[in-house]
Amino acid sequence: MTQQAERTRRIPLSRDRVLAAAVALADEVGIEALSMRRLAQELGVVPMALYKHVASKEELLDGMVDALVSEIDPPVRDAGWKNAVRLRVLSARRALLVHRWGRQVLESRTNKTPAVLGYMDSFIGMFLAGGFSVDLTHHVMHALGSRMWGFTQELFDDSAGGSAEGPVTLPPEAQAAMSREMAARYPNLLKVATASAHKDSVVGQGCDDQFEFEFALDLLLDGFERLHRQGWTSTPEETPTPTAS
Amino acid sequence: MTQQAERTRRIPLSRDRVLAAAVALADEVGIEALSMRRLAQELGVVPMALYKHVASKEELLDGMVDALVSEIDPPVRDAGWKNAVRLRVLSARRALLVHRWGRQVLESRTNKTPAVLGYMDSFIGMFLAGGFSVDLTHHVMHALGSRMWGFTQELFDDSAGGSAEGPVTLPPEAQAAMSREMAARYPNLLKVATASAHKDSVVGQGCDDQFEFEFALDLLLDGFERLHRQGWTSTPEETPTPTAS
DNA sequence: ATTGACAAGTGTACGACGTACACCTAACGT
DNA sequence: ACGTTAGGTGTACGTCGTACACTTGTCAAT
Repeated sequence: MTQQAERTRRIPLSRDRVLAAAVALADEVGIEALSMRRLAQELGVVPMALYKHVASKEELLDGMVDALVSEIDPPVRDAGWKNAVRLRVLSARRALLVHRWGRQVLESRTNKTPAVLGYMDSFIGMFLAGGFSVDLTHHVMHALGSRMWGFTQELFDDSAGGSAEGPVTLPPEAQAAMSREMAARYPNLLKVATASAHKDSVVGQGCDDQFEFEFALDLLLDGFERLHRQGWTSTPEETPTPTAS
Repeated sequence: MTQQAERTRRIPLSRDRVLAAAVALADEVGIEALSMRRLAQELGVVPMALYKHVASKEELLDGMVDALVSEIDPPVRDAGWKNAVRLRVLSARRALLVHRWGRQVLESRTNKTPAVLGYMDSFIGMFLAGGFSVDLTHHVMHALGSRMWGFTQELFDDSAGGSAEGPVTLPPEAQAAMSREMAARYPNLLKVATASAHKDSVVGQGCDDQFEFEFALDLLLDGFERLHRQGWTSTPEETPTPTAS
């Protein structure tokens, strides 16, 4: 009976269970609060037990990235390169919006896991299948950069408003004073910040991140299309002069 | 005499001296090896002494970013928005190539310091001065993203070759086997990786990062120019359909 | 049934890290 | 001469990743 009871309440750990728990925990409490100790606790186990299933925290993070990548849809078939790329990037973005730690972790990873390489390979494949030259594909992949994962460096995180200043909220007069400060010191920043604030279709705060993302993505894709159509082969006017200094 | 001697060999610390030392140390040993303890040691001082000049490590990093930003050239006057933006971005990039920790630290910072805000403000100013609408400027800034700082997410860090595998170097047969593995599993990736390897103008390894950066930058700038010329006002065909799901 | 190998989980411990807090000390305005 | 105070010290706490030696629980071969 003790055996039975213990067996029911303690399913043995496994790499997959550890990774799943890590993903869930990071989703819930954020990546900066994900420690081996905390994760072990969540699994009802002593910290060192995890090391029987993952070699190190680095490997844990790699595994989490793999889990994330596996949630990205495969390329849509017979949709044309542009649509295929577009849909895939947006699928990746959806995965990243669910797992908000993804951006940071993806950025930090330097060792590419097979899953990551596989994604990149198949991504490249979309361009080649679309008739892009190997060279143009190469450049185009660089131009996409992290956008291929569905994210970009967020420039206007929460800034430019000055609402949440840590745990303490400033008194209203201080806020007003700060706004005046800002207006005086950063007039241009203020212009674009306030302009984007009172758009109609905006739900939450400053600006519609999804719109901005798709705007830039489409701008790039259109550029790619133009280069491709004119049969790109490193024409002089497209080649930037490599600045020596 | 003791006073004199001590005075000469111990110039009192100051915020600027701390920041300068931090920058120098990070340049030398890398950002991940920059700890308050190590920095204090470098300055011949006990760790806690630093906290008399810097509130926390976070603030130290902010200060380092400020130092970095101050190395970026101011906008060139009367050169047209496109050239002004281009030159400024490349100037930022040069600063980041000197301080290789810049990318990571800039990415991690969520609190924008006055220097950072100032840079952004003046950056925005270049577009507005070029006749861009506030709206278009806003989108364009998002599209640039981290490229405004002169960097992009590096996708092909060292990968795709499999040369340096940590401290241990693999025996040649193992490397060959791995290459064959790669070729079978990631044919597309291999194609673009090898193609970029035997370009003539390439100096170091896989591909010319500077070229790739400028390629993508110019692609974006050309896109901006086109939108600007046709008097962008959110025309329907440019507006991406916001995917609900 | 006994053994003994092996995988899974435990416990203790170490050396980093950031930093709170109390203390000392030397320079300076009064 | 004296109190204030800015700059530097020392000790200590809690957190982190993880090395290493250990118990335990399970199953195959005897």
